[in-house]
Order: sequence, then structure tokens, then C-alpha cells
Amino acid sequence: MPGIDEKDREIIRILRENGRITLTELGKRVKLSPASVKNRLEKLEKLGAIKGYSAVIDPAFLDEFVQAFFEIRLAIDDGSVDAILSRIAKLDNVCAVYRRSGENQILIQANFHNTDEVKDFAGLLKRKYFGKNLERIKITLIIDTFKENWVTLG
Amino acid sequence: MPGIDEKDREIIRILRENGRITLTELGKRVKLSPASVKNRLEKLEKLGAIKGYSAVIDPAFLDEFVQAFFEIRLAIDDGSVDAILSRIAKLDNVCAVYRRSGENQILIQANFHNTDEVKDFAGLLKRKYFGKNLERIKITLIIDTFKENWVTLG
DNA sequence: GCTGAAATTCTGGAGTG
DNA sequence: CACTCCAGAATTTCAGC
Repeated sequence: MPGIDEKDREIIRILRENGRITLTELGKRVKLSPASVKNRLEKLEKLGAIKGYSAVIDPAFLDEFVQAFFEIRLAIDDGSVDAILSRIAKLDNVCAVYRRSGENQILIQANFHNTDEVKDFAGLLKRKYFGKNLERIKITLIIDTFKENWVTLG
Repeated sequence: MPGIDEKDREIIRILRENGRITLTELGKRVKLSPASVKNRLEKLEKLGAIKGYSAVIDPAFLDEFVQAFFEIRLAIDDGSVDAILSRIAKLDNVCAVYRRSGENQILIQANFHNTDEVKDFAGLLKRKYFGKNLERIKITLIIDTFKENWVTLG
């Protein structure tokens, strides 16, 4: 990676596990002044190394009692799918969207208030987003979370 | 949820998509003083609604060029597995660990420098962590990420 | 990348409804 | 009892070096 040194990587690693750390504390850990850390942060955000910041939430506090994975098998997986995935990514209840190797090329993670909403969402994926290109959809529900977004729980 | 009102939920929703927002800005959005927001944040963290904060990173900048999912089928899935999953969750290259419904009860997401490390990790899961209890392990590699941790990319 | 000063934010206590 | 206000502390920010 061009223009990235070990201190940048250390900053990234720390932020990944503690996204709300202050510049001052971050500076102490990597032995830099707060101003320098800020300059590096801006550089890393501009370069796209840091995409954003997020809090790790217990979804039950938002009445999101059902968390589900949707593994989707498409008949044809070409570039035209990208636009669809981008639209799905914008949905408020969707927390992750990946394209991956294997038979089920698409993986979507989303939260719901109840299982009826899960069914509705699966129908939406078939009807509104993928249409006949959707060959199979496998739904699994999260039972327990031990780590999420690099944050260890419990 | 006891002791949680709509303003708390709004704070949580904002933080989930913008984990580094200041208390002042957060206060403007939910129409509260920064001090009140701070009190609520401390309450939400104490209650366990907010588990932590994380930056969303492009793993390539850490030379983590391979991101993989490990779907694991166990012969017996009882409470004794919890301790194992907690240990796996502590590993530095593991970003998520879930127990879920379906045939492959365990889902692990982790990052690697290359595919050799993926193979090593799969071996470790079998040899060190699950042993004979591990019936099957399905590995898939992430090809593209459209959304992660509630942060939309691209 | 550091320094130092100014602006902003954070923080804890006292006061109000 | 949660919120606001306010003053002191800490942090952030930006200029110049």
C-alpha cells in the first residue's frame, strides 16, 4: 500500500477495536502528537482505508429481535447485479451485503422486529430486487453473538 | 426494554451509522444538551445496549487481502461450545463469531494475509478448538463488500 | 510532524421544572 | 429524576515552523 506506514496501520488497528478513542489517547499509543494523528486520520479517510465509524449495538434495544442471514444463489452473476446490491445496501434494516465465492454468491445480513418481517424481506428480494435471477435463498437466524465488528461481547 | 425511550433509540440508531459523532452534534439531532446525551450514553453502555465502537476498515490497507467466512457444522452443539467460541472470538484476525440456526450452526468471519493462512486457520479450528466435534467446515471468500457494520461503501 | 494558541467540545456540579 | 446551565478541564483544530 502506497503512503501507508506501520504507524498508520497501528492507528487503524486501534480504531477498529475502539472507534471512539480520542486523538490525544491515540497519539499516546502510537507516540505521535494529537495533531499528527489527526493529519493521518484525514489521510486514511481520504485514501479510503477508513470507511466510517459504527457503534456495536444490542439490537434488542431497538426491538430488533430477529437477526438473519440471507444466502442467495443467482442464476447469472454479472456486473448488473452490482447496482441491485448497492440498492439493497441502502435499506435501513440491512447491516451487511457481500458478494462471495461459492454456490450462494450473495450474503446479506439484516435485522427485523419479528419473523413475519423476515418473510416479507425474502419476498422483496425475490420480487423487487433479483426477480427470476434468484435461484435459491437460504435463511438462517442468529442465535448468539460472541464477536461482531471486531468487538468481543459478553 | 425497560428505561429506554425513543430518544435513546434515536441516539443508538445515529451512533450505529456514525460512531464518532460528537455529543454536541448528537444533542442537536435529538434535541438535547450535550450533558444529557452524555448521561444517556453512559446509561446505554451500562445497560449493554451499546457494546463498543469500531471503525470500518478496508482490510487491504492492513495487508489483509483475504476475508473468509467459516460455516461450521458440529456433531453436538451444547453449552460447552460457548467457551470455545469465546476463545475463538478473542483471536486477533477474527472479526465476528455467531451461533445460528440451520445445519452449519457456527459462523466465523476472519481476515488473512493470504490463502495459506486460511488453510492454517481451518486446521486450527479442527485440531485445536473443535476436535472431533467438527463435522464439516465450509469456507467462502469475500469478493466484494457493499455494506458492512451499517456503513455503506463505494 | 511538532508546537502553541484559539476554538470547540467535554465534563461535573448546582439549580430548575 | 431527568434536563439544562455554566464554568473549568480536556480535546480538537489550525497556523507557522
